[in-house]
Amino acid sequence: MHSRLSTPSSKPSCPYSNCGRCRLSTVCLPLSLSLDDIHRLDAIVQRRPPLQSGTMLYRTGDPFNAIYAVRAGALKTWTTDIHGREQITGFYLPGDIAGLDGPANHQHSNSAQVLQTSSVCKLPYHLLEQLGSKVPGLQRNLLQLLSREIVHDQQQRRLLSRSSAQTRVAAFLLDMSNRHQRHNLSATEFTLPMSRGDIANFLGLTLETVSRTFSHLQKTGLLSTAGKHIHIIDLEQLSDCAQTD
Amino acid sequence: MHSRLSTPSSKPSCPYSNCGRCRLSTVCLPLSLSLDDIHRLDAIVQRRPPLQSGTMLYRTGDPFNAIYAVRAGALKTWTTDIHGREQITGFYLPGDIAGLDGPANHQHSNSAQVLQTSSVCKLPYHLLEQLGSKVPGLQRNLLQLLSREIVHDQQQRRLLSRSSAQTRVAAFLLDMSNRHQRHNLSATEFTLPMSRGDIANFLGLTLETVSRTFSHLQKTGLLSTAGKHIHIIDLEQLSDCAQTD
DNA sequence: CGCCCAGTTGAAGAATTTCAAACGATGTGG
DNA sequence: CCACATCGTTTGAAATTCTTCAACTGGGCG
Repeated sequence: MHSRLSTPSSKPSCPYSNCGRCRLSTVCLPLSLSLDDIHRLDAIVQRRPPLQSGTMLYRTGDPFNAIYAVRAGALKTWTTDIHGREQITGFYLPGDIAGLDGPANHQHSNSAQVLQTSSVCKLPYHLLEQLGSKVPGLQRNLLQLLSREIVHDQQQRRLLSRSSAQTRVAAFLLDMSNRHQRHNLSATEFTLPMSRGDIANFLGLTLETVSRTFSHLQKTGLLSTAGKHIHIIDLEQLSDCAQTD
Repeated sequence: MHSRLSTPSSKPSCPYSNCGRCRLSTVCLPLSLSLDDIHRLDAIVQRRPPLQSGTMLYRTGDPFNAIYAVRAGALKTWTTDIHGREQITGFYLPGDIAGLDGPANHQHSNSAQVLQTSSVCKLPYHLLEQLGSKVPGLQRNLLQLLSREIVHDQQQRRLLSRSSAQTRVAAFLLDMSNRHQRHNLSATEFTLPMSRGDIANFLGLTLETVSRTFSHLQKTGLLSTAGKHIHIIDLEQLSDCAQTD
């Protein structure tokens, strides 16, 4: 819609800041690299004009070329089964890196779509691999990144496996809260980038159940919602909810 | 209990065959490495006498030192929540590699236990990382390995998220079948290394529901079971089950 | 103004869990 | 050798939770 964010074809190397100056560098790939190494990483990062909601970053089956770091905005990723049903596998907020399913088979098993106007850094994977051989710290960060995704997926699996609708929704909201807090944003007040349907799909529930659960959490005074805007009133009790059952 | 884990100070390099001769080399880390590189990998692999059922490989919170490749037998891994409830995160058969949750935080988030008498190769992670810098193919395989774990976890999540008990059990059995077939073993007749309770926990169901589902699959003639021994009578129909709903 | 979409709410239905009992194989002690 | 306890598993019936189907609401936009 608005193209006010698109930059003219000026200096190509550094139109949207760089890794060294990015305030996400403490949670993203540059983590604990030397300034010198960050510059080398910087050189292979492709920064782009902001993408608008709905833009596809990649689709299931696409050849795998790059992973994507979110600078601002939000993405969702999903897989599609043989009947065409979609299963959302993750939401990616600033500092997160999407596309780590790619190296498995040299192609994406997920599709990735922009949920809100977003800035995304594209990291060509073969260059990352090459650089990783020369910069041990980067190699380590890459492996750590993948491993964290594994651990996160396992936590998610626990959630889907043995907990009630209320527990799932509470845990989901807490996860969102934590990820906002990570960027020095309010832990108790934020706007969800995804629809109720997306949340339901992600949590393995129906849209209606999610809606009812939101309502119930409001009635009991833990929460206050206005559409996608969330205000967590009692963070501690919500935290209890997320662990009960 | 048993301190059989300590290796005798005999020839340390090659007591139980080696990667080059291991028939799992086509699915394990050596995949598509040169003979020379396989030897270098070989040099850091610690092979051990078979471990008996119940042996713990590592526990949640243990410092992360190594990943473990299964040569023979089976492992299970699980996480424990703050209430002490366990959630099984995976079963590892020959050719699988456990412990990839470790790099995330330099400690294991899972515990790993031997389900049947098993042979396991211990791969010290810091040596793997070092070798990875020198052997690009190994680095690539490592990253691919982690990525595959991510994709597999995502498939698992789909299963837990939006499918009936019957679908979950059918998909579980098919997964087991495929993994047996991978090693040129029978796809239709095998012995499960884990209990019904373990299956239930893994699939996010109760023990009773799993048992009932097994019974139902038998009544409808897709399956024949005797305790842990499974005979898949109609693989195709079972495959349909795993995708229906 | 009225349509459309995302979200909410209600009531009936279906599936799984829970509680309970019983089974069969295995192992132990009298 | 048999009685008995134990463990993993199976089966039954009631209770609970979530889904399904359906109607309704309210804001945004042509």
